Amino acid sequence: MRIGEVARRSGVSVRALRYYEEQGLLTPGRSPGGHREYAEDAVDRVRIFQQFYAAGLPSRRIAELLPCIDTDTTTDHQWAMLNAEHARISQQIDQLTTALARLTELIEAAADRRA
Amino acid sequence: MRIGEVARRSGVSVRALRYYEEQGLLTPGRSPGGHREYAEDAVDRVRIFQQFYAAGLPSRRIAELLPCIDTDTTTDHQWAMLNAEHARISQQIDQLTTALARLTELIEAAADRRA
DNA sequence: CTTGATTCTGACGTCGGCGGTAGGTTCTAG
DNA sequence: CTAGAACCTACCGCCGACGTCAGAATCAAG
Repeated sequence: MRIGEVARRSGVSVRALRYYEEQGLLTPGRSPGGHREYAEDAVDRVRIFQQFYAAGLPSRRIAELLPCIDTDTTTDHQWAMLNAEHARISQQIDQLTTALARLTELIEAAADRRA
Repeated sequence: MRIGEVARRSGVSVRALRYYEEQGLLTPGRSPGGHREYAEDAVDRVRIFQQFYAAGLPSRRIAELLPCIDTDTTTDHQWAMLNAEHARISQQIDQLTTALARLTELIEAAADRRA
């Protein structure tokens, strides 16, 4: 599969795919002429990247996670990082929930005035 | 209250406070010599800003929200924005929850191997 | 009045995830 | 064989929330 199709099927830009490779997240093969050749599971991997990006993980962290996903190994460093990110995201959800509640208050107050 | 104390009590940097003013979020008075003079409620306001920043609202949005907080008025534009941000944050929480679940899977798998 | 801590105003630097452009090459359909 | 679509590398640009100087002015204490 070439880069354009991966982009369409995964919903990201061609530029983003090249960026992911630059960051060590994808390592597609190459055609004789130098064009990137992606395996089938590339699309799923990209979707996973998007999820992690949305959760605030930088490329470097995602790259560090890859061995845990691909091979079934986990170093001490990775173990610590997994737990740290878990805690960070949990906390982030709490903060968002608080902010959401505050927004809801504003919305309800405004709704009363509009009624 | 001067800027240093506001910074200490609210937990943000002096630079951040000046930045907030630049963005129209705070409008402290000035001493005869030009130093900023903050009212008591500035600390609370800054904490609110931090919450909204943590929720992904840019300064411009927060500035647009201020009239809803300070005075009890809401324009159509503000009403739409309030609801849009509410939806965005809800969606963001969903995404974080999904990512968190995926991380939890990785952690449990790793925990088994470590056991 | 002096000193040292605090504050002031610019203005440039940073980081991350791409967007966009330029100029050239490769692939594929007819 | 040729055209045009898709691809390549390399590089600069952008945004937002500050960090980080530099150099000058102000403030509170003794």
